[in-house]
Amino acid sequence: MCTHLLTDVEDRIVLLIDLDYFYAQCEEIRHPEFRGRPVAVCIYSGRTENSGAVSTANYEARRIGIRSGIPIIAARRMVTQDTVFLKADLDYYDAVSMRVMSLLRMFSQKMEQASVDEAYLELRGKSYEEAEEIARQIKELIRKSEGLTCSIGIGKNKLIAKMASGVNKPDGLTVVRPEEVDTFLLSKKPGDLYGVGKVTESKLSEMGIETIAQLRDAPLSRLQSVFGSSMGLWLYNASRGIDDSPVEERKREQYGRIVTLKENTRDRDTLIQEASRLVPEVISMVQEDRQQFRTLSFIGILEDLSIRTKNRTLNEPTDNAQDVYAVLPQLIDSFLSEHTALIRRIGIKVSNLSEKKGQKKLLDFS
DNA sequence: TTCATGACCTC
DNA sequence: CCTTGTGTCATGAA
Repeated sequence: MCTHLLTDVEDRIVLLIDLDYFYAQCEEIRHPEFRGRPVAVCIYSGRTENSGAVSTANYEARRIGIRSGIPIIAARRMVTQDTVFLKADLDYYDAVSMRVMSLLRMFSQKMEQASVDEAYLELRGKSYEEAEEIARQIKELIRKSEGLTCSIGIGKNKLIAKMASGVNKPDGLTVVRPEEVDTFLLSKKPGDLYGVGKVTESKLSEMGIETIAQLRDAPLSRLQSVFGSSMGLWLYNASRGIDDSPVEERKREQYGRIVTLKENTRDRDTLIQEASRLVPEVISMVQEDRQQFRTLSFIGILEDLSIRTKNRTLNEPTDNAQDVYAVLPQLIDSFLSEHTALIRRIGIKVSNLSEKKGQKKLLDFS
């Protein structure tokens, strides 16, 4: 049963606004001299000179094979003379993002920021023509105020809006009206469904499902027995263009930070020292948001890149670093006793959040 | 409820 | 050969 059908699904229109090649576009704005040249924004791990990955590439860079996620060293082999490699400046991109998001809020009270460069807007009581006009205004406003281009998808739900936004990139605007959903989806492959990744796609392929039409032919019961009840139902619905998930601002449920170690190790003192450096960064984010947490996790990424975790849930919520420093060595010790491989990256994460009562509030009759 | 793992996301 | 970083959701076991 659907739990959130308080709304008339028929009359909503969803827009997905996606800022194009966001990090790289931000860099083009403060460095206009880079426009027209391949730009790769990178996250350096600090292991060796060129270790790390490309975070975002502009279209010129993509044209020569430099894409998100590839190792910097691999990208270096593809360069043309005018290619630019930049270190990601996340604070700067965050600041730009926040300004854009506040612009978007002017167009609807119902908004969901999906990531640093994406947001859903829900419109009600509007035609698709009117929605398209609003999308044009949004594009113009973002271009005028920040100099950024974006791609917008419009559809009857988040799934369709998101997939529509990908059709005309960059600087695109794509409307998929309800009567066009079937044609639109049938022109796609299962792997194009937002939420179907490599693993699911190849599992489907093994089942002989290579098209959306074939996915529709699969009985719900079969999908659920293979993919689990939730994912199975989701696939069943998504292949039909059905997605009831609401557009709503969601609260953060965890705060974490991960780093790559200078070299693979399982030396206890090194791990404690490196993990401890992350504590203040995570704690300050938590405190800024006036949150408390009960669960602390130590994350280790082993040399084979597999991810392992150790958690501890406290009896009482806390927001202070001392409690973390007290538990961290225990988590690390049990981690080391359970895993024998060398560790490549480590992180910490806090979750099980609750709001900390603000002292400013003198009266609370809730 | 807690813990551990895995899939997915996208820059 | 090389593979950053952050967060959400789901599942299965204890």
